Amino acid sequence: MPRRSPRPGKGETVAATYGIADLAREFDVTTRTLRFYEDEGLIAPERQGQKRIFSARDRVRLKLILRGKRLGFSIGEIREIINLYDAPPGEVGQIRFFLDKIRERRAALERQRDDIAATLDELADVEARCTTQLRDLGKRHS
DNA sequence: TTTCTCACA
DNA sequence: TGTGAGAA
Repeated sequence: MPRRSPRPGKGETVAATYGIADLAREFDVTTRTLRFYEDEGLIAPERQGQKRIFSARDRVRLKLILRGKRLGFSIGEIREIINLYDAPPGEVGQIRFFLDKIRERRAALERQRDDIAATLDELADVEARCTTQLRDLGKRHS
């Protein structure tokens, strides 16, 4: 649960903030991971003295980061993508950029799939040769 | 509890 | 792409 600013005045905006442990709990990551993401420039929580104060906005970014991770994007790619959300919203260029990223990822996965298929074929070949060899050796001794 | 740094997989 | 330890 978010902590709220202490004693907000009448009509004052109550900005929800979160401690590092709050977010770690909520998203089931370690506090260590959150500091790591900050080092990588994925999030930029404010500081109150030494402590990190995460805003609702940081929370949203974290959500995006974790989604990107599930999609198989690298830290660098995630950084590029979520930084788009800072700029003016709904830019056509941003959507195109995101589409590019998706297509790149799909292409990479397809390449991997083809590599795996090729490797499986080669393994089958080797296996067949070995089996034959073994059988021939057996004949010779009988 | 949280911070940082260094080492490690 | 993270984790663990140690010290402040």
